[in-house]
Amino acid sequence: MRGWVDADEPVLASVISLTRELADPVRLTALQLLSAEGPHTLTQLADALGVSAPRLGNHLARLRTAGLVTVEHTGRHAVYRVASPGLGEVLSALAHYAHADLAVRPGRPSTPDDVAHTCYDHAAGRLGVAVLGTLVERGALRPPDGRDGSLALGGDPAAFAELGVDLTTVDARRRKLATACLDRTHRVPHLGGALGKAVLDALLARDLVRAHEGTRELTVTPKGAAELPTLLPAFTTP
Amino acid sequence: MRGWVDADEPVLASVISLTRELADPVRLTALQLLSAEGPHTLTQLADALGVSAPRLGNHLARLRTAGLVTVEHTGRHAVYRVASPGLGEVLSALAHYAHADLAVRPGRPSTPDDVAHTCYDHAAGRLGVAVLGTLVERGALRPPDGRDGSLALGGDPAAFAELGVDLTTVDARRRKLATACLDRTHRVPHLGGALGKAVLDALLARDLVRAHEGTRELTVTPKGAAELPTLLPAFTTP
DNA sequence: TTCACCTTTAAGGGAGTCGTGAAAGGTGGT
DNA sequence: ACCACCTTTCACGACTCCCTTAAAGGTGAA
Repeated sequence: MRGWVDADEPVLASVISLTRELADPVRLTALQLLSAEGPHTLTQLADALGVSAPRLGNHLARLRTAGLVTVEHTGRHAVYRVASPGLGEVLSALAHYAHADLAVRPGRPSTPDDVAHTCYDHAAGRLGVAVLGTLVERGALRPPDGRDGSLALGGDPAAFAELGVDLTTVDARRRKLATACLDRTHRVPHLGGALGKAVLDALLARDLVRAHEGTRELTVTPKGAAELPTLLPAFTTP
Repeated sequence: MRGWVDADEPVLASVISLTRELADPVRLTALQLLSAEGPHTLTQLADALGVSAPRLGNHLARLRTAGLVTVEHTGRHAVYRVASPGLGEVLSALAHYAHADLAVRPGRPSTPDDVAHTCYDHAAGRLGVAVLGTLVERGALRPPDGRDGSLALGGDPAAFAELGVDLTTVDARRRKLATACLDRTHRVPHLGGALGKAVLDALLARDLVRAHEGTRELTVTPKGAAELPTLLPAFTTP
């Protein structure tokens, strides 16, 4: 009987290969962006990540041979996509563990605006992540799968009504209805697009959170502290 | 605004640290065993993995400084444990992705006895993994958390009855009632102990699977192929 | 105390990885 | 045809990681 540590075990070798690909800041962040926000061109990714094109290109070549991303050449652009939608679950499991670990370990405590802040006109931070998580959990939105930056509506829109959002009044003509937006601090997608704005407006109108002039920070009101945990089960305030 | 690739981002740094610790066969398998089957002594682990003690010790030292395992010295033994139960979800997410990836990629097809075989007196392979997965999903068993090798019963025993197991007749005096047993091929725990035997006996009695002399292989009968997918939603036959 | 055992640490060499810089295909527009 | 641009590859130096070997703490039993 072979031992447990055997490079010929297919599943073990596959997991090791996967973790080695994920164990680099550039590759990991590239995959997080592709998985959450959909396809990107090489230069789009390089600009977003803030790294040089050759540096990213080397990493993308690795990811391509590892089978984690696919590339499609159109003209002089190379469009990269995650090869499998299932990668999102791995990435969120890693981010979730890391986040819980940071809260426990005496490392760095979460920054103040970690709780909630605005990202353009929608909510980011733990609040924004909890919004998307709850809507997906409740079946109101389909989870991001890396095929597209826009999120599709799910079968059960009840969760929107509970958040105070009337879907019929959301104007989706001038911008996408719902987009996944990778949260910079949590490394997990939050809700953007017209729906993201509508949800934040509803939370502000019900005085659950409050915005402040000149800053992107959002503070949770006492009313919000009482109601948000039941409204957004994923929004736990440790 | 800092770029996305920034080693000062706490969550990014934490994920990278985690993936680097997981990106080694010895460390990964050690964590899988500790997470699924509970605490182990260093030599227990070294024997199970088939590696030398110093080799494992160096890796455990890394895992300790990374905060992934804890050690408790009792006498001349060092008992290692996973530091956080949440690690199991990361490990199963990785194994799940790797398994699905192997099925798609033209790598190696799953070995025949990958479907189902016996591990001592209980079922292993995809069948055994699906049994534990379904029982945990249904609330009949609590998921393994690395604190102990034995599994605790959950609140809803209905799933046992559906599998044809009468809990009152399971003899848990001579051995542990339920244990998590890391599946060698799938790298995910399956159900062992007296309950594992009882479930396999029930499946055999109902002629859903069939055992064969002289081999550990289990074959799914036509009746099993019809009923098992509804009985065990996780047991998909690709 | 002495011995056997378990555990941990450390040094050294070999292998692998990463970033930079330069340069080479290709494509579309002028 | 020429140029600007996007993409990809490659080589080199610096760095990290990993296994082996050896040896050093500590503990419990005789």
